[in-house]
Amino acid sequence: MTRILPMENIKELWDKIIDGLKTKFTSDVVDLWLTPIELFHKNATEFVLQVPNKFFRNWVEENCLADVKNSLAAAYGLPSGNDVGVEYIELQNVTGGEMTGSETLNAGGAKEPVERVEAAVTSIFNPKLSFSKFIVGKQNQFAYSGAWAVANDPGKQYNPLFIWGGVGLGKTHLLNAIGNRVNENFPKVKTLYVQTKTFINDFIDSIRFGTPATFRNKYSNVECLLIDDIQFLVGKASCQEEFFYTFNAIYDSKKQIVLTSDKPPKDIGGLEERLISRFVWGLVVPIDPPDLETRIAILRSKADEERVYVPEDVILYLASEIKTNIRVLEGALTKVAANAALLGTPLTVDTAKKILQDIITKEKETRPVTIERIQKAVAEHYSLKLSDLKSKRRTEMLAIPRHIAMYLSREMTPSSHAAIGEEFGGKDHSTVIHAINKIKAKAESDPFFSAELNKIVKKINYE
DNA sequence: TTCGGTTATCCACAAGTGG
DNA sequence: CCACTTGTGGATAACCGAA
Repeated sequence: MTRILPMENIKELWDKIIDGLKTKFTSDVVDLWLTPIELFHKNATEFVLQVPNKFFRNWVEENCLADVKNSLAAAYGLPSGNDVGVEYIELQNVTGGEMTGSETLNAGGAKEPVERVEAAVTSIFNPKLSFSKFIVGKQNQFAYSGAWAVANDPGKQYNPLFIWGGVGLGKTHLLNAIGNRVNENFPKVKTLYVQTKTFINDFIDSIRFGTPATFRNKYSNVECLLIDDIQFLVGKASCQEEFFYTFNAIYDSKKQIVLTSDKPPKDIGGLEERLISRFVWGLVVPIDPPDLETRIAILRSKADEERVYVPEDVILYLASEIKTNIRVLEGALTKVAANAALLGTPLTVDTAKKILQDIITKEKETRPVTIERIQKAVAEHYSLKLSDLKSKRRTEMLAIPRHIAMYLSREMTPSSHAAIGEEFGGKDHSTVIHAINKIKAKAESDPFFSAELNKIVKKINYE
């Protein structure tokens, strides 16, 4: 019986195989076709290659399958490459039909199907947010793979899994996909999905009603905790303390934790060092905004799902106009399609243009102003670096813009003084108050300064 | 460079707020 | 009631201009 290699080793093995192939192909080719692929172990003589789509599979089969098999045979002491079996998982079905990935992978050697006893599941997940509905591109490939691995082997490989990226890029989708998958694979595992805000409220309630036991029972006994938007813990010391406790309880009992945030761990200011260091124990994966091809794929999939026909040029137009937020992208498609159906007019780029205008302006209006955006605008206005605003230096050149940014953060966002101070390199809340008073007084007495402030506000709102 | 005034910052503490 | 928020006064050291 050959032992299945642990994850790290099989990864290393794949890296080695890739290295070996660098003598045969240029490094560009290797980067393009081979690095996105992951190798899994099925059993003693069979392996699974997880490829982004069928093109990768074809390429491997045509160009280097024999080499891969030989290397695997050598690594596992088999007589020849012919003794090695290789299967594929295609993460994305590029022909546009239904996805196959999630059905085929039971390959990581995960588990036998468990009979469905009454599942002690605490969260119900949105069935629409499954892995098969998640469009994989190279910007979210790592996040997808990480989530996939976790969902099939919770608590083992990547713990905690930390997914970060901007708004509307699919973090919540992945959390739900993990939840769905875990519920499906391991019905007995207690999974819990919570927003960080819910966690905070629960904690405060538990203090108010004097029921810490109930609180800890809810959280510490979870076997797969999926917690969304962890950045909301910033500036809430006792909540962090409690989360630290919860985290350790779950982690120590080898249960899975998955976190999401809008920033990578090290950039979340105002979070205790010990929390951050724990977040990076496992796997930290980014989700970047999708590129054009991926956006097109997303729109096609959405059109399929909604069973509407959308002409290629309209899809291309939408995909090239809306770049950063997948939710908005899908919303635009739905709206355009619904509008055309309602009016009985054909779906054209022109009608799409008209409707999109609406969405874009609305998006701008409703887009919340963040401290970060204010900082960026102020920094740009005074030709400073973002780090200058957060530094400890106090020269007038830095201090005044810093005060302005603090003042505007107070005016334009609902943040508390403490939270603002945190965003400026961990300043004290009274420092923020001081800054606000300073700027207020100056703005009242100096109309030129006041005009300058208005200019900056415009800049913030415009961008 | 040094020196004294200014002030950005942190800290301790108190009072207010909300669920 | 407790955590969070806001506000106040004081200490300190970084800054700044003048000598």
